[in-house]
Amino acid sequence: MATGRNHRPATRSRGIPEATVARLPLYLRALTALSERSVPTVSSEELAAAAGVNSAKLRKDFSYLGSYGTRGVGYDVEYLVYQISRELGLTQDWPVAIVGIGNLGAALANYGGFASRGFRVAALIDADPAMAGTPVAGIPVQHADDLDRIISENGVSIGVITTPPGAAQQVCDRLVAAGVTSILNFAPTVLSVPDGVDVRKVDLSIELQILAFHEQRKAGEDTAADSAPDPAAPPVRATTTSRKGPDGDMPAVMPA
Amino acid sequence: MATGRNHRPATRSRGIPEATVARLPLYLRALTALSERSVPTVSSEELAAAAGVNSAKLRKDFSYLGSYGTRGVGYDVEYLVYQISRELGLTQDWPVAIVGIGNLGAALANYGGFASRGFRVAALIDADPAMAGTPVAGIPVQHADDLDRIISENGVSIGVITTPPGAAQQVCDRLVAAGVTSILNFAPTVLSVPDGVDVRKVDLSIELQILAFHEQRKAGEDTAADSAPDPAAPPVRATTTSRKGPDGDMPAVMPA
DNA sequence: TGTTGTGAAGCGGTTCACAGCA
DNA sequence: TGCTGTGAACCGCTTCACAACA
Repeated sequence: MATGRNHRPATRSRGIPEATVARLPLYLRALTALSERSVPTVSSEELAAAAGVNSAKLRKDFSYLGSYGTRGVGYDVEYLVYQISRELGLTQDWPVAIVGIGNLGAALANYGGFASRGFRVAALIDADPAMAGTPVAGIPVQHADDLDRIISENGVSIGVITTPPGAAQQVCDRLVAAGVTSILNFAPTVLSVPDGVDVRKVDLSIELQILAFHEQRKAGEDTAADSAPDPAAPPVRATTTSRKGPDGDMPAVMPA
Repeated sequence: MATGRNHRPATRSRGIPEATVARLPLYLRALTALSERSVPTVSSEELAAAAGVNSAKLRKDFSYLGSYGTRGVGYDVEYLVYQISRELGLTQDWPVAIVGIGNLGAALANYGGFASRGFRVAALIDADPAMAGTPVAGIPVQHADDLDRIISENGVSIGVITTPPGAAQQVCDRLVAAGVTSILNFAPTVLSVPDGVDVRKVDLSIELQILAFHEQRKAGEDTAADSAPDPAAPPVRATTTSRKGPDGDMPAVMPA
């Protein structure tokens, strides 16, 4: 999901569990940092600490890739960087198109970490004719009318959607029609796509709401064990029936 | 979350599974849309379709909150909007501070969906003195020196980190010291925090790498069953030992 | 009749604990 | 001796299938 996942069922891809795939980039980042410090080998314990996971999980993850460690010693950093990069498909270049060049789209276009590892911003696309030609992050914005051609000519297979929610599904459909088979969606919209197309979503609002849930619980622990009914007036249900809430419940008709 | 989660162990919070909590915002969004269209009731099937999940999962999720439906009829939209909002803690106001007002920080500050539901950008903080006072999205940027005071005065308990990776841990420490107990981290860094502090991370780079993994697999299916060794020269391992890769393996010493 | 609510089965992932090996 | 690799136990989530009931 970032985050939650609008994604294929969690079957294994060539024997590698989805959860493991999601952690490989984490390991890769930690290993890259070690590599830059010219550290030759690393133990599962050390690497796990750097990646923020526990060592048993890391070893299990690596075991799906093959036996790349040396017992009694650890893992060869450079070798592992290469193996994970290869497994993730980062030894090749991935041209990416960003559709919707508002604040967020522009921020992503300018994001440095983007290009650093296998990805390259090949095109910026927006529906506003006034933006056409204007360079953002050194890349000229092209008009959405040419979306199909732009995708084809650049061999784009990964699209990033940063449009307003109302436009997201339509943009998605056009991207898919043009040949895009992986989509990273920043719009707060549930996208429907044909089989064979992967969608991952990043949603700031959802992340905040999850944090708010836990935050509320923390606050509740300080006071009484059960939270008092909320002061805000709740809507009254259409039918007046007894309701069974776990706790902090309220009567069907709320007194003002 | 988005993606992968640097998070507390997946124990249940007041009986509500973490996976369910992560979906509640999705249901809430779909319900809000129905509410705006003045739809009075909705079945689990319909709502599930709108939220992009299956109906059995939705019913199970709702069962953790209580018995809020009516058999043979469905769920009262307004009532459910309120119950989920309350469960997520959105009936109260959450002041949020954004630290690091670069492209991304500014984009988030301008993001409309932010304020719409319970959250309010209470402060923008940056380490660059030149930015101090400059308004972004109508909110003046304040200097990081005053971070502690700003957090306290505004009662901020949720912090958003959009700094460069090198500054993220330090900013995190200062936020936590000032009383922040929930952090949304956009920096590609593993944050370490004391118990009781929640961290969620959003990482564009990780999401893209996961997509690339699957994209590579799709491409591989078209050609031969096993992927040919990558043309790029792999690093040679320090020790020359037989390696056991699942397939597409390469000899310890790669011929040019 | 139509839809919810939920035991129970199934499944994927995590953790444990130790055998295997440099 | 020390660290990896992994079977097995465990755990939480998903899915199934149907009883409960407005």
